[in-house]
Amino acid sequence: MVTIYDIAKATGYSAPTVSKALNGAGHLLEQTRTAILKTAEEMGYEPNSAARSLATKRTYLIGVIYDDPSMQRGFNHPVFSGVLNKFRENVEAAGYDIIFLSCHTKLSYKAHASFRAVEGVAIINADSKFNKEMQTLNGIGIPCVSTNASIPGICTIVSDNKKAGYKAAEYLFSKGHKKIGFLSAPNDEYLPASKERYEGFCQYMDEIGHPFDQSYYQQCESWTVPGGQKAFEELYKRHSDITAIFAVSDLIAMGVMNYSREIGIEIPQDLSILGFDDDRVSEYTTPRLTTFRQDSEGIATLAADLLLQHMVGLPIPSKFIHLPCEFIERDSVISIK
Amino acid sequence: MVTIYDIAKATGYSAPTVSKALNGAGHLLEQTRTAILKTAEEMGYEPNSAARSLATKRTYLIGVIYDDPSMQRGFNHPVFSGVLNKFRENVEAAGYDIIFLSCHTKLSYKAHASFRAVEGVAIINADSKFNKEMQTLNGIGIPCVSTNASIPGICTIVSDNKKAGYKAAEYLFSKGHKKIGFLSAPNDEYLPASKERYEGFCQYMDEIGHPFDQSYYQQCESWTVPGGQKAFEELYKRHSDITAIFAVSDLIAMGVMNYSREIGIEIPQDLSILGFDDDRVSEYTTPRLTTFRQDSEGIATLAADLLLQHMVGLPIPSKFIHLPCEFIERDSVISIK
DNA sequence: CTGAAAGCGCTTACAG
DNA sequence: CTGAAAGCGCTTACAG
Repeated sequence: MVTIYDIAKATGYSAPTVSKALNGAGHLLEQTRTAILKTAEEMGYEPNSAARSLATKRTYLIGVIYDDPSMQRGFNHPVFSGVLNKFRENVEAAGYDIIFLSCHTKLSYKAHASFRAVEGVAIINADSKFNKEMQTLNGIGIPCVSTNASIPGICTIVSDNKKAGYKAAEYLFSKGHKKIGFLSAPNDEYLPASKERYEGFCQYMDEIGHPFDQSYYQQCESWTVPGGQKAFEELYKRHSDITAIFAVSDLIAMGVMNYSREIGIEIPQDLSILGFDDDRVSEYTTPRLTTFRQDSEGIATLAADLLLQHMVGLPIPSKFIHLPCEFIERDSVISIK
Repeated sequence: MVTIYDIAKATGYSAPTVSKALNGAGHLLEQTRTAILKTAEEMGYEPNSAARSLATKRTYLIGVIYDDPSMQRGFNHPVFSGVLNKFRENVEAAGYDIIFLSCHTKLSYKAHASFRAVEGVAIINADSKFNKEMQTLNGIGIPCVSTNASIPGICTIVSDNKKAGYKAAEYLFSKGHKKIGFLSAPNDEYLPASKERYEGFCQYMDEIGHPFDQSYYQQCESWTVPGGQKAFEELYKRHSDITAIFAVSDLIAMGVMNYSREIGIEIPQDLSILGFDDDRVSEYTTPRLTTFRQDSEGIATLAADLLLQHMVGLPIPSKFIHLPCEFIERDSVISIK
């Protein structure tokens, strides 16, 4: 390993001067700078981040919480994998690296964050099992943003789920549907997406004087295809007269499609389905799924920008920021007017 | 921030003694150790990894290359997202954190690896655009493994694609198919999966004296649904008498299903389809897709074990290690005998 | 414009 | 069993 002292010796300058040349800091003679840079290059010098961090108290590290519990599929998540991807791209462009914060028996998120001295943390996909852990993240003086879990005091950038839920109901009604089933995900105090979609949905129905009948609500055990399949089976037992379903995720919607096929319900002729997420294959199901696309890139970019901003001391909101979903009209909902 | 000197002052011991107590090293009186630990706890001491790294020359960091080019979906990859997930789990259990190595204009993989002083690197999902970069990883004296790109001298843990390809042909023939289309992915010298599947496929056909007719081969532009759709369209123009398709990925297979539906080919009645990967939704397509499941957890675990082993100086193979794929028989292939 | 000195927080021999 | 000294590689005031 070659250090700045080696370069100092080789060029005849002192270590601080080499440091300045390398960092483009201070005022050096142009010839001094170029001579040092040239020698550094020749000797294959690479800075040592640990030494630099120790001296500057900067690590250029951002801690990311990504534990994907609901699908138990890790990074293979229809929405948050995209958020993570774009988030990484953004912070790397600003010179940061991400490091995953984990939460084992011997380490808390907080301890991990402080051990690695991350300069900021982003909750990209949280396991609500670790909620207590996450609470501790707030108030430790380290800038934080979230793209899913809602932690008091932390800026959370999410889709405008309520508005999308409202739009879902509006759309289904505009197509003549009145007996609409709502398939929600497991309720979670800290992961409000599903609940917010439900609230928007109900709001529209209230507004048009046709309040949602609770018996048309069914909660899935998980955000998965089998979760949707099973829930729809339950719901269908109660209401075989349903003409449309709003599912809070495309995977759940696919579960509905499967059960429908199994028992001979034709989609969309007998039953319309509206999903959420625009999964990687939703464009290719039969029928092609009408759904809402979450702006995962927009969420990620805003989260990165805000975090970076907060990290240089600028204030950011401590509440929610809602980004619009894009409605993607395809073939799984028909008009029955 | 509280340092070991603060603890030293508080307890009356010296910094080295505090260090030893904290690290459980050397011989200390039990009462000394407990007193120090207690004070550290009370004062909320957290070690500083930069300082420790500088002193010990250990970072407990593993560099991961994950750039997912083929799908342009980042972490949302049917196979490698799972590998990444399990890999992370394994190395974290061993006390390491992962950090993504990137390759911008101003930074090479190698420079990034050495800047962060990673103790090992894992190529989980490589962009062959950066092949030249990756070549430089070998021979820099840092242990390395790969779970997809094949770099000379680096241990690569992958599915036994050739055997699976062989099995695919064998299975299709056993069901009476003779006119079989092969849908490959883009060829890539460093990403041999698709080619290996093809080789195994051809080998079986050679062995039974029915060599594969090249005109039944069609290459997709990408590992995606539209890639498969378009390629099948081409192939079908040449051979409308095909009775079965082997697609090198489930997404490609779904492309075939789509185009089939579009032009009225019924699956599996008119056309059988065999896929690869067991995508998250393949169990739920109509018909349910018969496919090969790659053992992404096994690959990840072995890659982590080997890398960790290599990092403590133990030798590991410098060639390929092949893990078997699991054949998942579902409903998309029928017997036409 | 350049350098001597000190320090970042921790650990490693080496004494005692 | 405990501690004084030195060092890891870099940077930051401060002189000159």
